[in-house]
Amino acid sequence: MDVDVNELILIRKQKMDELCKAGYDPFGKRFPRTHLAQEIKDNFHKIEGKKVTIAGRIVSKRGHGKASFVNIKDSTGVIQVYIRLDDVGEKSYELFKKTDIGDIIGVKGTVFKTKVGEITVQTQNFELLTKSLRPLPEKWHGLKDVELRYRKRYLDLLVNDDTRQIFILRSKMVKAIRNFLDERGFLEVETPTMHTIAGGAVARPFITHHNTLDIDLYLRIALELHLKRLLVGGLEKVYEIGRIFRNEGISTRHNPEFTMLELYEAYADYEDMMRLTEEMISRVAVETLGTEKITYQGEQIDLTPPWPCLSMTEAVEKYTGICFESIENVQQARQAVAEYDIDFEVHDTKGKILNELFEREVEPRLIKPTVIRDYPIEVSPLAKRKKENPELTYRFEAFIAGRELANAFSELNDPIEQKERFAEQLLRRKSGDDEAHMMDEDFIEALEYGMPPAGGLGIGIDRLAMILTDSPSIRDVILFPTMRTREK
RNA sequence: GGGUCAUUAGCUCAAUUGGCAGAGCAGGCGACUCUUAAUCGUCUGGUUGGGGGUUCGAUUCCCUCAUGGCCCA
Repeated sequence: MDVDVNELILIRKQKMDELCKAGYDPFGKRFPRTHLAQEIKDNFHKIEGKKVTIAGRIVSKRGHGKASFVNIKDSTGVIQVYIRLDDVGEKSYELFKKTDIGDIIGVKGTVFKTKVGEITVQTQNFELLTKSLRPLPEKWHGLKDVELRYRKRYLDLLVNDDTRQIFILRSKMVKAIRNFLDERGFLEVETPTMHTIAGGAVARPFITHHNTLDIDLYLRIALELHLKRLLVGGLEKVYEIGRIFRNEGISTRHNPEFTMLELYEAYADYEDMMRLTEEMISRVAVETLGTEKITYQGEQIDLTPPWPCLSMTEAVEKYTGICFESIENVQQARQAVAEYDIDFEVHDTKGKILNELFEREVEPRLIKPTVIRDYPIEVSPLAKRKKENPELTYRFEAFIAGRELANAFSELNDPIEQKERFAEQLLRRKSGDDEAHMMDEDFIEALEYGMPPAGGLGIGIDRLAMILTDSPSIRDVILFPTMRTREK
């Protein structure tokens, strides 16, 4: 490893060895604090002249011979520490001079304000709590290299405050969602991440193997089918916020593992889910950002409900002029979309073509929060068929900033029809559509016991985090995004 | 998977037409008891992502591989 011969690391290791020889522990112990950096700043008038105990990482040093200033950083921010030889004695001051930027120290001292007005802790005594053996990224420019920021997120968090803010906000956002659902009587549950059948969505799964059982298992691609089994079991309002795995490409919008919220409410339908979605998103925005009016990548977006709602055919007609309601079969559909460069496959149907055209021509233009309802049945194998039009389902998706954020439907609870739908999907699979749904007999059996009519909703947590933090890439809201391994 | 741009010191970045690889920060040593991107002096730090080619000479031109960003599928 080339880093081991790095001069800067060698010097720090030497310093560590000297500390050990002098009887200090370079990787210290418990250090109870009385204050955090921000508390001292916020309450200065109350604690001026009083003693405090703080700890944090040295982020900058300004030595003046027999006195020094350092800035130390804890979870709340940075505070200045002043240390003088006269105050701490020669031995302690020598130890202090051996500290480096990056070391973690604990300080006991008195709060005061310097001549120029900086709130500062004047040290009575201090302890080295952890020796840092590697140099930190530069204090002024921070860590900019995108690859390093993703691979060594700890450095990114340490040095770039906006990164820290993004993940704090993400955590608040998830908490706000939980509060919102808990208040409404939803029960949070956990279901398996390893499935014997990868269902509930169209996606390629990851496959793994259980040695003792000697069976292949799939990492889940959705939460749906287990949560619906819980509806059968009488848990009438359930949700899960959990990790999903899809064996697909990586892009600014896709990470192989990501987080989904799915919730199910017995005796509700997709229109209830619309209201719930709007309310939840706007409420979460208010709780995390303090406003429903946000900016995403330069676009002003107002999340205040209600959101405009169009059926998919209306939306397609609005943006392309093509009226799918007057189209009767696949041939006509193909003709109608001829001018758009859509790749047809043998198994494509009218509904699939409608959906393709929508995704291509309409979706990117849905910047303001918009609800699109009544999805074709072919692309909605788990949604209830519309009474008024058997080609469509009681399903909607919500779009913000040109991207799908939520997906919901009145759940199909007829076991006989569900089995037929799976069978159709299997046919599609055989004719080459590897995105078609698998047959899940166990799920059908559960439905046969009776699942109450219900509304279900799924929301991509990462996408929501992107929108609320104005992040252009999903990797900006995932602490450790999937990266190729690197030799060296 | 395709296109495209990038990769230079621990970090952030320079380097003319192909002509001795530089700066700031960080670091070492020295000075300095209210500084805050502290200051002053001095010094160190490089397989220019890896490999190959063209050339008297390559950070620079060509090929290839690796990793990453962005766009597309």
